[in-house]
Amino acid sequence: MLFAEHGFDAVSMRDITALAKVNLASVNYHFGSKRALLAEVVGSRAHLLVEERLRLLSALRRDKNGRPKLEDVIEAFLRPSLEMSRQPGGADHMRLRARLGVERVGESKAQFEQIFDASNEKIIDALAEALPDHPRAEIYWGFHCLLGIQNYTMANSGRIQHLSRGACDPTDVEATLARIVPFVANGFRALKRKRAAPRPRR
Amino acid sequence: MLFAEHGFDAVSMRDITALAKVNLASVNYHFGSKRALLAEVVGSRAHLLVEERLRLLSALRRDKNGRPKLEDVIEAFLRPSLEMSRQPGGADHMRLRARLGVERVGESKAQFEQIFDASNEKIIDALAEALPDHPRAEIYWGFHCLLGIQNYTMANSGRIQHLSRGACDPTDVEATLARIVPFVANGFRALKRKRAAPRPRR
DNA sequence: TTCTTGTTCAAACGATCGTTTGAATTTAAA
DNA sequence: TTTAAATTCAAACGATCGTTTGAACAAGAA
Repeated sequence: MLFAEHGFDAVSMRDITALAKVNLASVNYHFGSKRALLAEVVGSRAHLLVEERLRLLSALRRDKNGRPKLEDVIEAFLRPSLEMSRQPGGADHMRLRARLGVERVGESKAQFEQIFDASNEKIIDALAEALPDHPRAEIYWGFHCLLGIQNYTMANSGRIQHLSRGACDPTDVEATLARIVPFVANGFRALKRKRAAPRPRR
Repeated sequence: MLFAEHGFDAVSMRDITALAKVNLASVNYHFGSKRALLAEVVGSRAHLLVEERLRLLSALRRDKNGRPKLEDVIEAFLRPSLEMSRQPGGADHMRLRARLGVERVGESKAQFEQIFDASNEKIIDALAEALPDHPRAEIYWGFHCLLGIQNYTMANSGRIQHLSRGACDPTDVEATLARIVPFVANGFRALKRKRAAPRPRR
């Protein structure tokens, strides 16, 4: 998909219509504008992804104290994102989301990001349950790191493939999950109870 | 800086010249093209950043086995990136890099990424020294995670500020380093010796 | 001082852009 | 079957784009 490859602004309606063999005016008739086309393209898949996340979340196993396992929470968050690459057009959707992910939240993006707000909060809640000794603020930091890893993985820029000469391939869903999940889980554990942590402020 | 805010293609030369109060034709005269202007803007700072990284790397303390401390290596990588926000225009540069970071490696980007190739390899070498029991392939995975976190942090999209209602601020350099460095270090340790790790392939 | 080189500038070029227009065609409803 | 609504289409609109042009000005060299 062209938006994913080149970014919204670099791709013209004529590029799109030529590739899709549809008429320029028809696209405008049906979607109203280029911007609305993007919202449709992105929004429909995002809703599906959120549903799958919430499904995995509600199916989490709990220990006798009612706590989910940290690794399971992280996987519930990541797996729907990564597995999207297995659907038709899914890899492109992921890359488009990665582009949007590094943009500043603004009017054009607010609608899109809101799709994830509620489910993100639920993931953070589950993380907090799995890490009862961690203050909420630390959970947010860990989540920031998790978002960064997810976003970069979805972008699939080719960077780490290049650096590792192919030894490391983020498009391999299972291999990627097998690395990121423990990485992030252990990362979260490093954040625990840092009440005495120095916080110099400039 | 407009490129950072809106992306290369969404920003016109007229936007730039209006903001900078320079003449449109003069910019073309001096830089040759819009694309070359971008390369100049990005490249000069990137070289400075690489130099600082290499300086920190060569100054790493070593234990009696000659090994650097993992946390120190990670900080040597991250600090120059994050501290750039303290320089004039630095925050914009970071955000522009984050945009470029999620783009596919291609002609327009190859020149830029090569600036980091050699220093990235040196960081990975230092990581491998700090983690002598880890196979190189696992180090690359960890580095992928580190790149993702760096890129997202530089993007400063406002996402985690929004989710955490301000409790988590990636523009606070010291607070961010104090979280990311231990997070990543512990994440790397979770990857150790996974020779028996299942690697199902689709 | 004159000549050469470098720089700035307003205007223009040729191209592309998202969107609109109105006719023609297709589909749905009565 | 006729009418109404929906859809498609080629052409065009008004705007913007990166780049170029050539004159004017400034700076450097002889």
